[in-house]
Amino acid sequence: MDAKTMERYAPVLAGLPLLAGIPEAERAGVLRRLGARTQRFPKGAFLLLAGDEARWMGVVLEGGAQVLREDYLGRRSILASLAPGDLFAETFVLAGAPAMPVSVEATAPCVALFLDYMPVLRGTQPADSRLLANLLGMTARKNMHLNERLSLLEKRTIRERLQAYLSIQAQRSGSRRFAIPFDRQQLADYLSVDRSALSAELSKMRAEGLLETDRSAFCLPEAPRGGFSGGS
Amino acid sequence: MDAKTMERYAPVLAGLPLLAGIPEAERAGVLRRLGARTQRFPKGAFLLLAGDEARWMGVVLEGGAQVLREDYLGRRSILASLAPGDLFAETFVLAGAPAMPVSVEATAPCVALFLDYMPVLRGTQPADSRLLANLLGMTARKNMHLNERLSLLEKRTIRERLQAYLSIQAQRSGSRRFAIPFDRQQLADYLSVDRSALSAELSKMRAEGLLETDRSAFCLPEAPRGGFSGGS
DNA sequence: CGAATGATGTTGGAATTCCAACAAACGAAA
DNA sequence: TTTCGTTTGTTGGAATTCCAACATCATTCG
Repeated sequence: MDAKTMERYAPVLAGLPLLAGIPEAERAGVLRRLGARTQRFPKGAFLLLAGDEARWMGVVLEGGAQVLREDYLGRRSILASLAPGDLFAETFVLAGAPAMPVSVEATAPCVALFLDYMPVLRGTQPADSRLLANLLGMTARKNMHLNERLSLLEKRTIRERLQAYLSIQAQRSGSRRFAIPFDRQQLADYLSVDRSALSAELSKMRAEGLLETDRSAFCLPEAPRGGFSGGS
Repeated sequence: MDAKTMERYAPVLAGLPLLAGIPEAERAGVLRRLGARTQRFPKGAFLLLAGDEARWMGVVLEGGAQVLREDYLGRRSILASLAPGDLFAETFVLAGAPAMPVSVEATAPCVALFLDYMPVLRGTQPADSRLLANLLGMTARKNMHLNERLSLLEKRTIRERLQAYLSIQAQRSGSRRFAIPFDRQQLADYLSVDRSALSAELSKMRAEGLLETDRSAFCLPEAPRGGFSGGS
């Protein structure tokens, strides 16, 4: 990655969690060590193809792309959308997958930065352990989020998913009153249910005194039934 | 962790993915550097309490435990069961969580090993980058699994979940014929659906020629409809 | 202010799932 | 072989969700 390119994408690079804690002066050297190379793709081109060797992880520098998986008959499903600054394919590289199980396609003319994980793994440079720690933190946080959503989608009814979700948000905010970062449609997507059914369920729960809502603001009752704490 | 304890739990320690690639001779030193301490818990005791500082990760050496989360009213739900050799709480430590969001309770008299992540983070020793790489690989693999299951639970119908699951298994095995590692009840739990409804759906799909089954052996048709590949 | 737009709530019927109970097939042990 | 226990399949009704269409409310912008 040459100096001109680095300068051009300095804002994106500066914001990369991957490089957090690495002094700006060292970044060029670090990137060089990672075999960093940029590549430009026209819309519709593949930054990565399922079946490719799982060695290079990527960063979108410009434009946009989406991660997609094709089933064994070739039907596509989109797993994620990528914007500048987003890291992709890192999970498979870090997991030591034999091959990429997904493809990444440019949804707009786009520039991607590819990084080789191998040199970091050997860990001979001081910056390496910082990189490893950054990757580890990012992966672990993603892990927490995935786990959290999974615990919601395991529930079978809209009400259970809602109660679990709201309970977590209440705990996180430390109060019975809190705001969620979603509108109704986004919340429905997050809980993987129908929006109108979600609204209806919210109304029912409101009628039962299980919660109060005002747009994205929620309030849970101190105790939904007049019971004792710690009851069965 | 003293020599006697290390000897006693040698079989468990030898199998720890966390310590993979670290010569046996160095392990004692590594564990010492991690501030390793063992602790014995009677059944019902808490190895870890929600709200605790997220600093120590744990390994079950003996007995058993379960990870549980309490909602804001104190209702419990079990997130995982732990057997000897299992690592716990590492995600929250690695993610830098401000506090543990879960508790861990002994389901039987149990011995746990606690490790401090801080010294590894500083990464001043050669073994540290190996530990980081091991943790990274483990976390990334868990990530892949979580992602995979999440992609199934996002589907709204039993049939869609089944098709997505079977498609992945077919791809993984590289053949239209393959065996799954679950019986029907386990598969239903994995897909988070009712077992009998799952069986019924399998029957329907069998009748439609979408698959053949024999216990855990499955066979998908080369093309479910006589269409062309790459059709819309 | 009024219109347009978008978010949220409501409704009814179709489709799907759950649940419980039972039947059939299979495998292991007597 | 017979018996027992487990796994898998089947069924019907209750409960839930989906889906599409529409009503209501808030916000923005002309």
